[in-house]
Amino acid sequence: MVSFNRVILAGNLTRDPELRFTNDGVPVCSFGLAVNRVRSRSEEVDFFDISAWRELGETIANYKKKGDPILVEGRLQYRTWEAQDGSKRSKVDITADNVQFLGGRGEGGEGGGNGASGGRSGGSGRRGGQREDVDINESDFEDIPF
Amino acid sequence: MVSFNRVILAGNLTRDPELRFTNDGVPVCSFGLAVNRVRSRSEEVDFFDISAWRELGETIANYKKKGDPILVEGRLQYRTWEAQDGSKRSKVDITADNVQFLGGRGEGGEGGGNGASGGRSGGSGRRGGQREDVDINESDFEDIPF
Amino acid sequence: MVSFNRVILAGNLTRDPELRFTNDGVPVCSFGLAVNRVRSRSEEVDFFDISAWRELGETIANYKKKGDPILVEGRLQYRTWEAQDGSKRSKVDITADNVQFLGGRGEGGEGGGNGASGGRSGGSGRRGGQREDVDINESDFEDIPF
Amino acid sequence: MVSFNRVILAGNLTRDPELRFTNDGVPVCSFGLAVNRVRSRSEEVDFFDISAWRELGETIANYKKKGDPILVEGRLQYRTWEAQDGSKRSKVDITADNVQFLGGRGEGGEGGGNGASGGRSGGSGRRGGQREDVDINESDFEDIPF
DNA sequence: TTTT
DNA sequence: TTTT
Repeated sequence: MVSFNRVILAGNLTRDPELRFTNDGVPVCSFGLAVNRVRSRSEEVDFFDISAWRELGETIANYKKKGDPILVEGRLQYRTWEAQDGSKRSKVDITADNVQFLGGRGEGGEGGGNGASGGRSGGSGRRGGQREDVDINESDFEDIPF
Repeated sequence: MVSFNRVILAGNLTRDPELRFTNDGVPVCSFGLAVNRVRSRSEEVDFFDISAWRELGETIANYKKKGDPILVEGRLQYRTWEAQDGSKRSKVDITADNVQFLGGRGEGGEGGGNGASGGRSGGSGRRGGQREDVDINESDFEDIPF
Repeated sequence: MVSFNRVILAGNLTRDPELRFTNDGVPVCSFGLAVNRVRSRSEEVDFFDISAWRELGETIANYKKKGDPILVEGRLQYRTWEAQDGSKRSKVDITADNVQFLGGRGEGGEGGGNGASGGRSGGSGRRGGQREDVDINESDFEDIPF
Repeated sequence: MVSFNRVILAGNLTRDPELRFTNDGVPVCSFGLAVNRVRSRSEEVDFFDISAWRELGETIANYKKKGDPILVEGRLQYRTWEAQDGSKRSKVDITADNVQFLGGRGEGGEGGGNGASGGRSGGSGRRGGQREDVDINESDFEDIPF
């Protein structure tokens, strides 16, 4: 039973990261990543959905915003759900294990480092993102489950 | 404009690889990969769609079959299409750059090595897979675009 | 300050894994890995030194032996020391974060899975390797520092 | 015979890249990479030697200099040679397959992209590096072979 | 739609 | 010092 699953992506956030919480209070940060294809003709950008949990997620939500460059190491996740019309749907997204802030636009990578740093769940001092301090409940997920 | 996209997966083929040809005669091999999650409770398998082009695709089609273990190195691909009902759909799959045959079930990895070897497009001597020797045309892709 | 360090190797153990303990009793497993070059003329094998700590190291020492195929995910480590003659020396080796047992030679990958499983430090039931149950002290490292 | 060898590193050049040529005129670019350890106490930087061939090597030599941040994808290479005193020596370094320029210090990643772009072997218009336009011969390698 |  |  062989098993290995590793992804490494670098690109730019397509939207401000969104921080939500499970019913148990565990933070989950979601964001989109645009990765430009190199040496490609046809379509030229790939878009992915990324989730980061706990401190790593909080750090991203606290320091990153739409457009920022980021390096993501994680694993591919296959998810299934039932659509509104009862049909089965599935998608592949990425769960981040580790993240590197790439200092774009003259920021020089400050605040960078990786998810181990930061992770304060208090809301002060942050520069971007979009945070919801109230817990979310299951019904929030009904239509757009991920 | 940072840009990096690398995936490495090991798992088992969920179906015999299927070899098709573009109108220009370029071989494309498609197969499914099941990757079991390690240290996981909830759902325990991730399923992915993989494409391999040219010699690499032919080698896989010639030597691999449903259930075989394989190591795939490639890149994530985001694809969009319009569903039957006119709605927009998208998916993420993998384009393989490189493959390692992992000798499972006592086969000892024979025929293994990597995609550079092999690639005969003649159909003799193969052990698995499911090959279509006629070219496919665009209409074949209408309903199941990838 | 960008920083990323990830290595993924698959090959065969060049010797039985050796399990030692730091003075604090932390297990460290060392082994050599031979990775055959694909598509290469000149020299055809690369040899690396790998270390695995704690449960991961114990699992390897308990289940793997010379010749066994293995997949190693880890990071490159640069180390320096002073040689017998006082000259400065350095080397690059790998610290494993994660390991997959690749079932070679008809073993079918049993006992496989990854380092999270296993890790019993008791010596019963093991099949290979070479274990030292006494703690090692600093002087053991004088000549062969890693 | 399983075989896989992949490394991904991000760090900063420790010296200006050096471009040399084999007797056959093939360009080889050598540079050092410093990768800071994250979450580490003891020693805090790893140092590696990287080689990049042909256009990729020329692009690096043409656009990068000491201190610049870079992402390197490649494979580990084990090399052996005989030291001055007749003793056997070996080292592990990296051969780059692909490189991403990480726009540090406000440069914003211009000139970036990857090795496919660029690669002019003419010496005009470059910004850094240190180029030798004369071929090197074997004797140059006698003492410091890599 | 799903592999060991 | 070296594995299949």
